Amino acid sequence: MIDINVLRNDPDRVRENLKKKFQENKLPLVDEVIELDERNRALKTEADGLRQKRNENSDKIGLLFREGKKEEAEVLKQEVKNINDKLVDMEKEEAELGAKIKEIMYKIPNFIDDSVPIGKDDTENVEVERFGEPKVPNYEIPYHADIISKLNGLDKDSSGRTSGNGFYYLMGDIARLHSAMLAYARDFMISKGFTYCIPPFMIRSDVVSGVMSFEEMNNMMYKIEGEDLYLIGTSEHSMIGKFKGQILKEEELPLTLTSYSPCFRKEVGAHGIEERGVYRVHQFEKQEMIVICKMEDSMDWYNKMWQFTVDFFRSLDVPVRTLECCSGDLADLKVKSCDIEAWSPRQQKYFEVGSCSTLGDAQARRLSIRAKGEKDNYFVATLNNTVLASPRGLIAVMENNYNEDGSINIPEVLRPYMGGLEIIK
RNA sequence: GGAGUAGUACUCAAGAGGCUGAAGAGGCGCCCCUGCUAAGGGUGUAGACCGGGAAACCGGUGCGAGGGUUCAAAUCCCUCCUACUCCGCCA
Repeated sequence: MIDINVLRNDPDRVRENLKKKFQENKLPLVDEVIELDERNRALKTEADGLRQKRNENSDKIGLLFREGKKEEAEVLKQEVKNINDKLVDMEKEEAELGAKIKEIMYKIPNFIDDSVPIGKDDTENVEVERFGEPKVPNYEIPYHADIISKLNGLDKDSSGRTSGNGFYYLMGDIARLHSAMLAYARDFMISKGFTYCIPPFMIRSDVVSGVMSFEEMNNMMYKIEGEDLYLIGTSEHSMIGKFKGQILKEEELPLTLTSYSPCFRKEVGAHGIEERGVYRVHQFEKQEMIVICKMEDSMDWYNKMWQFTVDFFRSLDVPVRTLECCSGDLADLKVKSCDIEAWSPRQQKYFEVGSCSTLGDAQARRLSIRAKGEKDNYFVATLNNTVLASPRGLIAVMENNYNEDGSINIPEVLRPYMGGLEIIK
């Protein structure tokens, strides 16, 4: 959500941004919301005048009663009643206008950073940089589910019976490796100065609608029957929701948090659930990082954050690259975003394992997250990034550490979390 | 899950239909004092959001959230949320 003052003073900037994002269909919304806003303000001025009159008269009535001038008071009472009758319709219209304006403001995308490459959709995302040499061994690497199954690490028959498609039982050393990676990811971020946090895994609907769009909510979130609760799709939801409606102390900024949670996603929509394997599933686990800082510091933090994830995967010997999200593929709330992709020696291409975004102050505006400034309170910047999402990260580690005989070398940094085990076979 | 109590500004807290946008205190600013222990005294100031205004300032909303009663609600009524105490149940 952008500042409505920009629409009032510089609507061309909004139009230009819409064009950059290939959302010409939303151009009429600009004039529409400007007009609604003008009407709303005029109406507010008029209604405020009436409310002032009502307040004044009510005060007078009180005084008159104390003086025992009942008849005069009755006259005024009638007058206030008339004002209230008028206000009923006006207040109804005020509420309607306010709701309409809000609805449109939610649809108008955040301003993208000047550095964001212009492009229509994900086919025009831009590779920024590669880290590590993408190696292809001279032997074939099997599909990840086959690797895990051979090592007795996966039981999808059972999960199919208990929970249906899109779930899994991870077993034995593979399950342990998965947990080891998450524990290592946690400690990795703690060593970078982030505060570890285990958040609620369910959140209320008002928090959900604060952190995502209505469509996202329908396509992603599982609702608990008979309760106003949703399973989180990522801990970002509870971590940003944590600060909803809060005024933070300036000296506390930046807030740097790393959170663990299981993540639940319906995955309704374009891709759906993969039949085999554990790449796209209804349930996974994730170590996340979020930063809340001043707007002027947000780009620095953005650049630090994706670098953390790159360093994390490099410490596991996984080659990665950063892929910058082009203007048309960038979600409406985001200022700038890149995916961290891991190398798949099997597919001989990179695949997404994480995503780093700065939302500027858009999310903070939506959720009313402010900091107490010298003069005025101001909206803060919010950023989020994946440290590790697994089993997806597990796939990357397995493929890149796969031996011809079907065994997997455990990266050195994970061995302390595996009881010293060096190889899974 | 049952029963009771409570929720007021950054924090603590008074208020129990009109004179309360809210006393008082902490805090914060300034000044003074200082051989009694991270102390004392004086004085000033603020407070969230929206609209108008160059500004001073003016107006509206706002006392956990949402409704209702009333000319008028922090104050009365209803629903919900949260915290605490007791009971029950249970990792």
